[in-house]
Amino acid sequence: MTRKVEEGLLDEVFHALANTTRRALLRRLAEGPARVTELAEPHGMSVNAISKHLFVLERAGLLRRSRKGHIQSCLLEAAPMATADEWIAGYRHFWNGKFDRLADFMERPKVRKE
Amino acid sequence: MTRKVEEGLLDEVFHALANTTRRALLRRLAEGPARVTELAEPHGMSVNAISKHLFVLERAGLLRRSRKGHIQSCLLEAAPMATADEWIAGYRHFWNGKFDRLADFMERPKVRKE
DNA sequence: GGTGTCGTCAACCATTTGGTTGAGGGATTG
DNA sequence: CAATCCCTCAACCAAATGGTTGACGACACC
Repeated sequence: MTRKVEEGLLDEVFHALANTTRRALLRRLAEGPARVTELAEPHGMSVNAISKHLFVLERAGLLRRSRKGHIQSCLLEAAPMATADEWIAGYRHFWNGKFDRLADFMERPKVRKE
Repeated sequence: MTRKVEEGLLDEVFHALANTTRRALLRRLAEGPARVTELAEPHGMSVNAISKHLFVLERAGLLRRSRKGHIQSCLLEAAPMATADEWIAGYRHFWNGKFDRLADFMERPKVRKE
């Protein structure tokens, strides 16, 4: 149903998160809204490069830009992360000690027993 | 500290997850180990393409291959997802209704109050 | 030993990514 | 009006992605 859409969103969100600079931008935005030049400063990059990163975040729905004159205020929109979070949640039992289903696999005939 | 390493891992893990085919592979592997050709079947792709995807997953530490003769058994290694999960957890309060820290931000002197 | 199956390696290709520089548009301010 | 600041658009570039095909190596089986 919404599978197609969700998959697309997951692609965008995970891709947006798959970059150190973009994660740093999000961390900064978590402390409050900021302008583009302001966001660019800490990174040794051109404002232009940051603007592109912001576009990626925006495409994933993680960023909202509100223009006030020529000043651009960017603010965090964390909602799409919930989708990513839910996806990962489906695998949480694999690493948090409760290996219920994994234990089930262990009983299966192995391809290799080594 | 381990920041650099973690960032690199997060890059790899999020990137690995940022693809519908790869997520489908993980979902399949969550049901138990599988061979490469077996994994390739559902997707209308060459075994070669799947092999590449598996390499990406492997690079992120999400997959372990155990070779038994020429038969390759791939199995899920979910641990690195925990790192991704922890990262996202830092933003969970933004969407789950408890805006504790966000409320804190609200009190800060804003750059622009608009 | 020959044949077939499984999987990777290597080359190739189109597209995307992540960065640069330079030009320019739109507000604000002098 | 002119100058300046903020940001985007456009072109360009190197490298990575996501796919293909073809050849090959290693086992398994007859």
